[in-house]
Amino acid sequence: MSSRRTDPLTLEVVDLIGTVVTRYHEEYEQAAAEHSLTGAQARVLALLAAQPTPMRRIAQSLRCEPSNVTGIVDRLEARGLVERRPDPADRRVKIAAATEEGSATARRLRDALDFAREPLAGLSDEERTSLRDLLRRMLGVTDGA
Amino acid sequence: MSSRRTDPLTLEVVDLIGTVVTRYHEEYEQAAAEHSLTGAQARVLALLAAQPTPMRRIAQSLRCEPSNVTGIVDRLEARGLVERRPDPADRRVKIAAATEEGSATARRLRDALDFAREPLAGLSDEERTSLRDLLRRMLGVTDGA
DNA sequence: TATTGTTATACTCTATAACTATA
DNA sequence: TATAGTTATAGAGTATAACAATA
Repeated sequence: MSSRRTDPLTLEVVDLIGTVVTRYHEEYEQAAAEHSLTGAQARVLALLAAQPTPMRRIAQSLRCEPSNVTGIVDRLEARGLVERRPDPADRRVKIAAATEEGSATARRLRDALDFAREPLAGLSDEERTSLRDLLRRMLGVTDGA
Repeated sequence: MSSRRTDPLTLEVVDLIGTVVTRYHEEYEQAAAEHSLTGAQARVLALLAAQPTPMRRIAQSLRCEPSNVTGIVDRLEARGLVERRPDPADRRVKIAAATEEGSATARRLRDALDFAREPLAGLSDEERTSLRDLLRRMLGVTDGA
């Protein structure tokens, strides 16, 4: 209920953040599409390239129902980018992992995204530090380490 | 190819922006769901509450094919949140507009979002000004006016 | 009994192509 | 002929519920 919510400065910052969000998403989807991947497929592939993951945990990471992951991994597996492995410790569990080709695709995807995020290069080190600190505070990040 | 792309500071800022994007989207979808709206429906409703809009221009705003807008507006219309009006100047055109109930829903939705974006309130005026200027530069906004 | 992954089902969003009514 | 909106179709993501295998 703070009156601050409607002051022009806050509104402009909110608007700018909205622009960042929109642009980020468009560039992500576009980069994925260039590899014939949907956004969801690209997210799962990136996750698996970082670390083989049980189906259940993929769903948690995506914040969706486990039943959806079956189809997404099916489609990645059909293209040879991902494979399902048994978990020796629990035979109910299937661990999805990126193949070598999948890892390579994930790497190219990440490079494309880094390039897409390049606008940061227009800021000096000091400005990037300021931006980092402001975003941290905005997000309530305590700097952990 | 700038070496800057991979320096730790830039990587952290990119990561923080990713967190902002994720959180923003989750909160938007959640706020929409609380009004039994999908994200796409909420975006269209917000657009129409601001201004009645021809179907074609809705598609441009959403960056999707015009054929998709038909269904989204159909569903909003079925719930009495939106109506189609003829354009007196061109009988091919249909102008979608929020009903009174639709406008009220859009207002509640926006209030919920403003609340969700409240983390900005933790920053002082000066900090918000810094954030605004940094985001503007990052986005290449020239401040127009 | 509880959990993991899957299947079956239904809904929404998405793009493409073909259609209609206007212009 | 070109344009606005729609319809038809198909693919993908999503949630829910029910199921088999395993714990």
